Amino acid sequence: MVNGSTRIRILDTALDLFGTRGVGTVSLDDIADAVGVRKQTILYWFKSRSGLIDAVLDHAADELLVVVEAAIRSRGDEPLDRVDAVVCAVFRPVVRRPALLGLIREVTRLDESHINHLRGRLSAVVDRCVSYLTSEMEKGRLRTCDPMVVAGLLYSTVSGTGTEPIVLETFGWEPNAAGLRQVRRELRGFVRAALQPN
Amino acid sequence: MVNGSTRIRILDTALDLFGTRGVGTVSLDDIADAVGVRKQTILYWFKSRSGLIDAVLDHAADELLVVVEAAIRSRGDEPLDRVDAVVCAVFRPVVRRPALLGLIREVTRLDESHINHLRGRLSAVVDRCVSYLTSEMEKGRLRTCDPMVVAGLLYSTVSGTGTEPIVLETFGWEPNAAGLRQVRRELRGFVRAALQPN
DNA sequence: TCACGTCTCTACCATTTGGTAGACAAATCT
DNA sequence: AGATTTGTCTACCAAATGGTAGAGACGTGA
Repeated sequence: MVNGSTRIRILDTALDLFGTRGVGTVSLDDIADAVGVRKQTILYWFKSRSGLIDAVLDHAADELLVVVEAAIRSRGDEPLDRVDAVVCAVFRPVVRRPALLGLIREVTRLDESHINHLRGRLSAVVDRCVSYLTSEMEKGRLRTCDPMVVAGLLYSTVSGTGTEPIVLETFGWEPNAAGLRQVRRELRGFVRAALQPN
Repeated sequence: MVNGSTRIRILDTALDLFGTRGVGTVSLDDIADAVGVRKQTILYWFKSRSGLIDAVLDHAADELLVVVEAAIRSRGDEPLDRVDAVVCAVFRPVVRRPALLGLIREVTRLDESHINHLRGRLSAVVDRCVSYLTSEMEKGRLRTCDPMVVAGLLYSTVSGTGTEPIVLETFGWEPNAAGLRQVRRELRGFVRAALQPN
């Protein structure tokens, strides 16, 4: 009845593969092989490939929302600290689960229906972030700028850092634990400097 | 003999399709249809799909290098202005040829050989950017930080802005000419604030 | 025990994929 | 003119793809 085990293993595996190799280039057979099951088992648990994609997007959104929500609620009144906490929160999956942001980034390649599906799941958090930035800018505690666009820029910066290690390697970055910490440190400094009130 | 016309039409079309829809999800037939030619004609001009990909990466690198080189040479001694010029230069393809940065971003999804191919083409410009940042930081005319990582961050930010319009729409951005100008203005302000010496 | 729902499997199928072989026309060279 | 090279085509092919049909193993409740 509620044997979530197989279903969840499929979701997890699909998330990893979709996120690292791109949704379009991963076949049901690839996923099935990685899970250790037959393709038809996947089609038993999910109506179709498209249905699987939506379910994986949900799965990813869940994982991301938990992390971000926790960071948003984090202690401290100083907005730069708070933004910093969210940046760190979003950066954490970069280390633990690189596929997560990679998958979110894939949304550009998907068709309208999947895009809207994901958008619906993320819009609440996005709205909270934007309105928080707005209010802090009005109080003069963050550099005044267009909060919507800057929220998008923040996302792009963090996401790009996490999802394009290869590009960063081209820039001379060493892809190890120390390098990751270095990247995170610079990322935080970069964001902090960009939002500091003038 | 040197009938570049068909070859170049294939390259251009493939660049657009690869960049917007992702390399893995575009078939030779898709490209052939868009060019108005048969798949076998593509395989006449390019040894294989893989060969086509490399050629398209070269094509993209060429296009990007021209733009960036021009901006790097741009007038003015003030480093913030110079970085600003490069940011604007890289942002221009976002409007004129959205597929260009989209393709560069695809590199994460490709296999080692293609990655190295592209890296080889871009490393010269990257080196120049990094060493320029380094020298200006040493002179105290830019905020002191790790130049390699920050160069990567700059790239991620600009690239993300250009290649993830859908994400920015989620953040409430309007995808029209005025919206684009607004994004570019905020982007420049963001980068400027992040690099200002303290 | 028997019926039923759950879960994974084997066996197919139509379509699409990257790629080969070679025909054919036009241009170019000798 | 005859031979050769260049460029595009039609005709295939083997492999992989998403998906359907249905068999069989397993447990659970009546």
